[in-house]
Amino acid sequence: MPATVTTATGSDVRVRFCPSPTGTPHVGLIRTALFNWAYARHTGGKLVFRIEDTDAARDSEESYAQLVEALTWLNLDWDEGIDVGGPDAPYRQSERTGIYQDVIARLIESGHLYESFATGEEIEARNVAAGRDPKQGYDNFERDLTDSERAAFRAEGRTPALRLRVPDTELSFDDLVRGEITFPVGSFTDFVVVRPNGAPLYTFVNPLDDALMGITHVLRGEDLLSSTPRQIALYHALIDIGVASAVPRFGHLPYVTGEGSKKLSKRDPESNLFLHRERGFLPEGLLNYLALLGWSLTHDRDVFSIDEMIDAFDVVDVNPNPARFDLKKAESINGDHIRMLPADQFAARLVPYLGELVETDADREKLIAAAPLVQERMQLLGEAPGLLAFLFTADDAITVDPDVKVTADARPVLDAARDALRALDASTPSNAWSTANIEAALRAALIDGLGMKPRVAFGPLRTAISGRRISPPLFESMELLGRESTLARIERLTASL
RNA sequence: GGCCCCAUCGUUUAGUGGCCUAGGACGGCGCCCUUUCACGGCGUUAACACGGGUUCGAAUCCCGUUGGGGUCACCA
Repeated sequence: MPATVTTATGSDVRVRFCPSPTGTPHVGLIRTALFNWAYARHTGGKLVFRIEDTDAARDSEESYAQLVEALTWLNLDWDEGIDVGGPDAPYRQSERTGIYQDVIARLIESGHLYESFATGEEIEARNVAAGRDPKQGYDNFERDLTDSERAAFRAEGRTPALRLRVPDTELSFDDLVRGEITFPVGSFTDFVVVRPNGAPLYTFVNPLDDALMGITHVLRGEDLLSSTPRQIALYHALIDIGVASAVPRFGHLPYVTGEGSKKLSKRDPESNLFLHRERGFLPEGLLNYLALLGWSLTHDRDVFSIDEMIDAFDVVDVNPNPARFDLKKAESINGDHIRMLPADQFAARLVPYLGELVETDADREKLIAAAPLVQERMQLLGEAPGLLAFLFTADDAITVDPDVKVTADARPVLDAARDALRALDASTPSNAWSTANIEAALRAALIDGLGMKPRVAFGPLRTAISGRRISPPLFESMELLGRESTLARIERLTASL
């Protein structure tokens, strides 16, 4: 048996990402996609993207589209599968039923599959009657039903499900992240692979398609660990009938947990990939953080590029313990990636987050000038409107935030500032409207002239031009805004006191 | 409950028998820089779950305990 395990290690590696389209993409699922992708890219192997839509009741086209959109947004590309095609098409299981029926027939003929008529209630009743734990599961009692017994069930109007005959032995495998794992005899029993209506189940099509598509490494969530012996048993049956040639290697990735230590639920907003995108995560920032959940590049650095990850990534280095999704850390990593962006790139990424604020070419030009002012003070692109809106707002539409307190005491400051700035009328080269000149004029008038502390002197001015307590650097902002706007805003605030 | 997995600072991770009086990062706290907020810099806080072994030597290997998690579907 052990001799049939794959030996692929280099460019012959074939991994797959095979989600089922049942809801919006989850960060744990994406982490799984990332690790599979990184492993394929590291080894020079292939990544197959397949969709497991065998549950008509839960699958949706919308989820399918979201899955594709998610991978596309994150730049996780695949070599075979959805949209790109490949030698094992089709890649949606809902389109592969003919293939399955053929294998099912051969498995029945070879005796690996048998008909099972029992209902869940009956199985539980048998366990109770035999003094076993009701939850023990199926006891394989229909393995050797005679033709007449089967006929009798049919006569009752029953149609059978199909079960796989699993070996009565212990079964072990060498998990890529956890090492040797052994399941004792009796810890897994004959399981249903085909519903009475003929529709195959995940437990069947997942390993079957892996076999058909030549998958060598199965990297998936820890929740599937306990179903691995059954899958290996199926593999043995497939090898027996010539459909598969080797059992893949398995690597069970740790859970991504939320608060407490429970698996991050789909209900938890933090699990929603698109919510992170809306808040302004960069693909590279989110991917970097997700990589850190169970893996690390090196001992002294957390921020790295995707290429660095590809160079270094190996599943055997993945840490087996569950990892908590820590939004604070994720945002910090994202902030680092924002700062690493070239200025023009950064400005371009900002545009979708500014919505109606930036529409004209003039707006875009102003944004390119303003972007460097905020690049190092953001962790999420979604913070951009709050920081930059004042630059794209009419002078008479600036409103003062409720958390800002400006009183009549500020009048002398505003008056002095207005006079000092008015003097910058470009009449000589030395009093042009520039950041340096604005700062010099204001310092002379307020700090030296009025003897004020910078902190109290510039506060009201910040409020005047932006309406906020926090803003990009003041003098730079004034330069961008221009002389007329700046003066108009100062006068407008003064008048409102 | 059966079976399986897991166990280093609050979080994440480094560590694969001596380099560990346990390193980094995030968070927290303090200071510096400073036109706000940030960025940056400096410092600080804080962990090998417990008990037995093995060994000259254990965070690292083994066993047990405890604790956490998962799984036991005609879902995926």
